[in-house]
Amino acid sequence: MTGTRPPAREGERAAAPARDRRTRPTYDPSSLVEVAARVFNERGYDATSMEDLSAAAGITKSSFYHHVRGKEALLRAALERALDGLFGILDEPAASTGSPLTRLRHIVRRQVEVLVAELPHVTLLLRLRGNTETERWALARRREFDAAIARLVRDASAAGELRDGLDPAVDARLLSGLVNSLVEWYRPGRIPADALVAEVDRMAFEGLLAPAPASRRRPF
Amino acid sequence: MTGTRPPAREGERAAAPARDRRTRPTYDPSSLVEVAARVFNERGYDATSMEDLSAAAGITKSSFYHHVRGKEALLRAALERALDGLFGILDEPAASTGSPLTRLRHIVRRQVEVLVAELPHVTLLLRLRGNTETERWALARRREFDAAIARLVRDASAAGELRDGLDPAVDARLLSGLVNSLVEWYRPGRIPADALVAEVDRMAFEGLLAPAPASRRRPF
DNA sequence: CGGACAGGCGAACGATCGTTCGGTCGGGCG
DNA sequence: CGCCCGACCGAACGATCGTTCGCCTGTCCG
Repeated sequence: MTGTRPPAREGERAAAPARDRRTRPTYDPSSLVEVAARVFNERGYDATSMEDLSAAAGITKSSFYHHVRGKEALLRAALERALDGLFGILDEPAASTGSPLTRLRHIVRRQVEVLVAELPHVTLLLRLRGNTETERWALARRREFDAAIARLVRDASAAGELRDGLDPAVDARLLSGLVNSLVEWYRPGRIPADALVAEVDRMAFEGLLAPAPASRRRPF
Repeated sequence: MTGTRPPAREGERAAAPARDRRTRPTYDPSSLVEVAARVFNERGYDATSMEDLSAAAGITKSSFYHHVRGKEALLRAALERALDGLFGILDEPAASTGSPLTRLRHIVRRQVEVLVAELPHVTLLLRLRGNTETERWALARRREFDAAIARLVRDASAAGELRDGLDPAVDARLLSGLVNSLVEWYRPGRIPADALVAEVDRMAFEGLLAPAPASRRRPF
């Protein structure tokens, strides 16, 4: 990284737990994973140095290694959290009961909720390039999840529950792409999660268009 | 990059123009930008070394510098190509004539076509993190483009051409996200571009659902 | 009171990064 | 023919990377 760093938002270092002499900060591993995931997303994994991470945690680089195995271990922990959240959806009863469309719609809505709840970790998962063994492992698991959704789209299409499409496989990709694109702009607090779920569901299954293109909604 | 490199697809180096002593390879700048964009997308910009790039071009690292100013200059050239393609859409006559919905729909369809035509360059644009001045410049231009689309969605919504939605701004984000997600999976040759355009348009504006939720499409 | 120990630090390690430099080679032109 | 110049290369530069090491300090427990 020869490039100039971004403005380095104010108080980034102070974001760590209050460094009071009295109370041991006692960095628990999961909170460091959270910090790491946030910085990874800001700069990108490869462009993030251990110096960046330790500074965000409020300690020096060498101190940071007392709590953490290494850079890749942090990445793996964050990715596991994201994948556990996503695969947890498939284990819910509503994911395997009812018509394919009912199940698909439930999974999509829950996927949005998990994305919002685990935003930094899922964001990390969706930006992997597969440069290390850890990344390739996570990408493989993610492909499994996408395949489950693609299977459901195919079944719903075969059951006539979806609009006649050119290719259910393409529809599945578009559906996953639509949901996953949330991580590029959604930030917690701006929009309630349930409103976001409703909006995504509506766009995916009903589209943006007003119902009656020629005549008005309530004719006469 | 401590991580092990991905399998390094066969014949990556041989992808360069035939290194015949007789005919000077005469690397023109634009073809090197193309090669660089491809490798940047495979490994990620920060994880890509100049060694990677020069090897993909079929020459050594030091030779590579005879044709190229540096790593960031390659990035900028690729991003300019992507941005020129996208902003070119807004200059087309059909982008500013007709109802907001008509214009929006034309732009979306053209955006898919540009994405397909300039896939590596647009992919690069959509993955920027803003670590260097060049990246921040490109991100700012990209935000301009997205804002133009958001404006059109708002106008179409105000004109009653879109389904009553909760928030046109959210719809605009979802629409852009749906279109941009193409770069994550689409590869040329698998699906004709016009079929892809039709599928994206249909999903965005009409949704996945079969027209009549309760009764069948052709009753009786 | 003292020893153990976890938390934190500065300095340094080998590796790799982007970039530069000096030099070789060979075909085209005067 | 002889010169020139663009293409190309090996070697090395300083910087930064992830990681390790030795040491200091304060706290808690016996």
